[in-house]
Amino acid sequence: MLSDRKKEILKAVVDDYIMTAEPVGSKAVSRRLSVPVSSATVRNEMADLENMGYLEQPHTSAGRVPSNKGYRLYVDELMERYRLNISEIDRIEKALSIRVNELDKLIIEAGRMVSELTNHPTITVTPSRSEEKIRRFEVIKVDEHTIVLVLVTTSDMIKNRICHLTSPLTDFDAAAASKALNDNFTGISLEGLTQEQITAAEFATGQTITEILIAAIDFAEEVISASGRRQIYLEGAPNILRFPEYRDIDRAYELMDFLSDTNAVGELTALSESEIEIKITIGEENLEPVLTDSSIIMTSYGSGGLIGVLGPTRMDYARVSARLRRFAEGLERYFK
Amino acid sequence: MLSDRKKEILKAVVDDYIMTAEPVGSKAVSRRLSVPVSSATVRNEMADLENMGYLEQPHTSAGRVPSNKGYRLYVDELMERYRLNISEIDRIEKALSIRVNELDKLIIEAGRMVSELTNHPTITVTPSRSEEKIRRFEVIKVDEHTIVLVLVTTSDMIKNRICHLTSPLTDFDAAAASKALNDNFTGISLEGLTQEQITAAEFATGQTITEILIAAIDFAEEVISASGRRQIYLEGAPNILRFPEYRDIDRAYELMDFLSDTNAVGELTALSESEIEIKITIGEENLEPVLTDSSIIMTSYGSGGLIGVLGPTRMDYARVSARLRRFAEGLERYFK
DNA sequence: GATTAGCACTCAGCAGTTACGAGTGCTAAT
DNA sequence: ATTAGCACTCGTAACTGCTGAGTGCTAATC
Repeated sequence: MLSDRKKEILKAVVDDYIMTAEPVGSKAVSRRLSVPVSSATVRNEMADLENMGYLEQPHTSAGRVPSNKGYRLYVDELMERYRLNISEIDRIEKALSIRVNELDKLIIEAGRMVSELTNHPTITVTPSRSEEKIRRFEVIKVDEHTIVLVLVTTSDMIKNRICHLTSPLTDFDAAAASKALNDNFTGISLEGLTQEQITAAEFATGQTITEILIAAIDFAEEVISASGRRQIYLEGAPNILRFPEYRDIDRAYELMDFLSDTNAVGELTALSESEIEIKITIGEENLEPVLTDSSIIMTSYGSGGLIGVLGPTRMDYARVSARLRRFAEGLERYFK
Repeated sequence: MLSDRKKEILKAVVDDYIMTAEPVGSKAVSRRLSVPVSSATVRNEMADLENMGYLEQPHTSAGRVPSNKGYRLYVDELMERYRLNISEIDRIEKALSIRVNELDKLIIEAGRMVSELTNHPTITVTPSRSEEKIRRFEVIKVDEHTIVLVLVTTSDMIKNRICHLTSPLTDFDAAAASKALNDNFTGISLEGLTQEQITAAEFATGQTITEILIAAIDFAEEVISASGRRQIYLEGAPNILRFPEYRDIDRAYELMDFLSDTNAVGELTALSESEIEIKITIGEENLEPVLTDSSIIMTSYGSGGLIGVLGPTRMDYARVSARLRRFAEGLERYFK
């Protein structure tokens, strides 16, 4: 267990380092402490903290830098909760006031806002829709050879597809197909819509309108797989170039390249359990090798949606997480 | 008018510089020429070319670098048409074999492919749909208080919106609303759908189902404005970090930041007339200040869609434009 | 008149040197 | 336990000189 003074010193080092990105010396720390203490004392304490693994020294004649273990303690215990000021709250509220209809567009927009709000690259993940059910499955006849399939789910997601038919279609057929689809699929969860059920439904109709049904089933399958696949978006990627830790182009490239591969990012976020308030992963806690000197602050919205920002381990955890939390709370309003 | 030898020298300089990114000296050029000539002669010629504005010297004791005027001439007259080899063609064909249903997703995917094919950031712009007409406008009753509006256009674009009604709805009402919508809007071009027509249509029905119609009109308006607004996507942005000209982080940041602002990029592409084969803008030809040392190679697909890549003025015009052209030709197949 | 060998000149880049200073660990005094 | 003092470390920045690629010019050659 760390003494209070050690904690205060650690906090001072992290706070300072977050601001300056320069190794922090004993003198600078001693100036910051609540009880006045000489730099020599601080030096001893800092040497201790280094032995305990909370601090690191880039080289002998430099100040100290927090280790990931140090950041972890800072985040868990030391960090002051950042209080948003009025202009920040204002900005967030303004950002939230925009209305977007499509879910995906909304999430993209949200990501953009967060990246602007925090000046960090932002990753957003749409909620997984696996527990949804089919509410309505309709055939619209556009002309003799063209139909539109419309699928509505219990949470108001709508998907559609246009199909060109080889044989001409009567209004009656269209209505019959609609009825068949609704009869067979309504109330079925997207996840539960197995291959067996699909083929069963297909044969159950025993009609000449099977062409429509086949198309409909194909369409339903696609919707299912798409709804299982959560969409992942990245916004504000250029922000990483503003951090001195990514002055090294090769590292910056590596990271950006990784981030723009949404599949890879997806695996990353897969593990984040939903319904978290704020989850911070620091350095190697992100198992992904390219992220070992980055941190991620992530929170959830809606049910199972994720929104998070990425930065160097030296990021301003308090401020960024405060802004992110506030934004996510506001976003929550959209989802009820 | 430039002598043939001057042209050959200019071409050699550009070719060499494109490969190496290093200023090209007279010796290197003389080695490349078809008729053997001493470096001294080349030196004289290069001094001429510099006076004429085709070449530039970063500093006295360095080789020469093409000016934008030099690139222009190179692109217009000197550049050899790059012949794609089999593996490249193969790669492009493979990329093109993927099927995507939604137009926007397709274009995003196309952008991703081109950025992978060329190793350049790629900008894609969806075709403008202003000349489209409404083909079908349907109301689907989901439950007593919920409808889905579905709008189908002549080029098979489908848009929908879910609406929650305050008053309960009968099947009969839904059918009547559908009819009213189809009667009034079918065949009307999206662009031509003016406010006047909209309100006229609204009153023409004189029904209690106005709630639906109001929602439908609002929806139609949104579709109109959205279809006028062409979507712009950026893929492969990290690629710019691979060019030595963007080793300077600040420049790289500036450029990336500009590129991720799709509105700004939109203004840029607005001027590109459609139905071009390949259009190359070099350096200051891009009026946008941040792009003064970048070039863009752009081509069109579909009707009015654009796809282009961005790079330093020192980009490999021949190879990149060959790949882009080939890809765009393949993409064309999707649009008929 | 065009070409070229030869030569003096320029200058970015690199390596080596030095000086500086921020920061350390240790010791001995308080 | 704290701290003043001090020798030590080492990255950084500034200066130096050197090297070599590349130039422009001149005078000889074709």
